[in-house]
Amino acid sequence: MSARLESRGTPGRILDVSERLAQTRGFNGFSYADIAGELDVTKASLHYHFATKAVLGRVLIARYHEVFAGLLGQIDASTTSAAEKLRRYVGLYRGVLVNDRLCLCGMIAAEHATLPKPMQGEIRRFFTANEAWLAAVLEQGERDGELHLRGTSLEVARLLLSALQGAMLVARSYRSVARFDVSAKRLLASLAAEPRTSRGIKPRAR
Amino acid sequence: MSARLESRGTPGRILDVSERLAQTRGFNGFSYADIAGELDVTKASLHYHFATKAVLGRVLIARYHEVFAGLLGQIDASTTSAAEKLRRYVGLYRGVLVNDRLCLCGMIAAEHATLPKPMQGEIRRFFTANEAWLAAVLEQGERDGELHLRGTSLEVARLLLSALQGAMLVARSYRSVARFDVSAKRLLASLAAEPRTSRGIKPRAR
DNA sequence: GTCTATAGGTGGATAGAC
DNA sequence: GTCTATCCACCTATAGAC
Repeated sequence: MSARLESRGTPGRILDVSERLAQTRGFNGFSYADIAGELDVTKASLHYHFATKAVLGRVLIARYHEVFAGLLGQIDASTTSAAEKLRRYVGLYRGVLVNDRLCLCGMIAAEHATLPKPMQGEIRRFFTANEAWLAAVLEQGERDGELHLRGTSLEVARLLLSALQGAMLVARSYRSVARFDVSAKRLLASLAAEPRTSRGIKPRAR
Repeated sequence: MSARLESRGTPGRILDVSERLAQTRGFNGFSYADIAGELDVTKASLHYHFATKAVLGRVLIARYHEVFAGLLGQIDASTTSAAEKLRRYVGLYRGVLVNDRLCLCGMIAAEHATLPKPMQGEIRRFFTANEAWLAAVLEQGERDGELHLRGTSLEVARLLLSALQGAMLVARSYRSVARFDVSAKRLLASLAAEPRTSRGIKPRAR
């Protein structure tokens, strides 16, 4: 997430700036004027590419979701251990937080009541997709004897997603990535198959 | 939290309305005009009681913190079991969520970057106070053999606070209190000294 | 595709009468 | 303490020239 290159083309650059502003200030916390100022174009020009802010918001979430899904695919493709997948998943969130951002969808979820209906639906889709991916990883981990779930995979996945979103929210208030790290570590540790290792998940196979 | 009576007096009523609006729409999601409309007074009248919105925000958080601290005091005074204290703490959050609100400070934390500095500090104070209360309860629970922490009490307290904030955030996107309940239940279960799930036997190292 | 110019609305905030 | 009236900055959005 943090390593993604800058987009080329005007629409892509508009989305890049909007995304950063939305993740730091919220969807209602930035304006077309803010984007225009950063890109040295006029507000009218922005309206040519994204007719209304509601449209911009929907495209923003759709692209975010798409990119995120791609990253999860990369994790799946290059990682075998479920515990390691989870660590890399946490790493994605961490990469967002170190840039003083929140997850786009976590941030926008806070503004839920003020959003156009289509955006609300897109956010749920993002959450649901994340929960499904996490649930699959958790099930794999349990099958492999690497993880021990104390509930259904979906329940644990939902707790995991919620807890990470909350950990980012609170940690950012303190400007402390360390706070996030500690909470994330405890979360993963609670899923480890061997309760005696309080330091983290089972060491990865080398 | 959910059972608190309406305040008397104009300043109190202004704060009541502002609090609800801030918890549902965010601090940047409501205006003096919104408050004025609900209370049938003019914007000018609001400015008499709270000169600027920044002042209103600070008083809002201060009052919220005060009331919340009072509720924690009530829990301490009327509950002996640490596990039961935690359940009642979770109940406070639940009571907020069923009214389609988020914790005032969780909500405002999302808007962190757009807030006046004094408000940012007040939010951290609220979080820190919650963490301290939780840590004390957790320590009591471990002493009593009721809870088993897999980390320092402060670390676990921080995870607990973050996870509950996140659980509210996500659950509200789905308008589903059940989602919150499940996550909260799993969280508390992970702290129980003896897991009494249907799986029965304490997990052992393989 | 990008610009200038502007419409029409709402934001927080103030002056001064009552 | 509450009102009317107003200021000015900013918001989203559009019309029309280039």
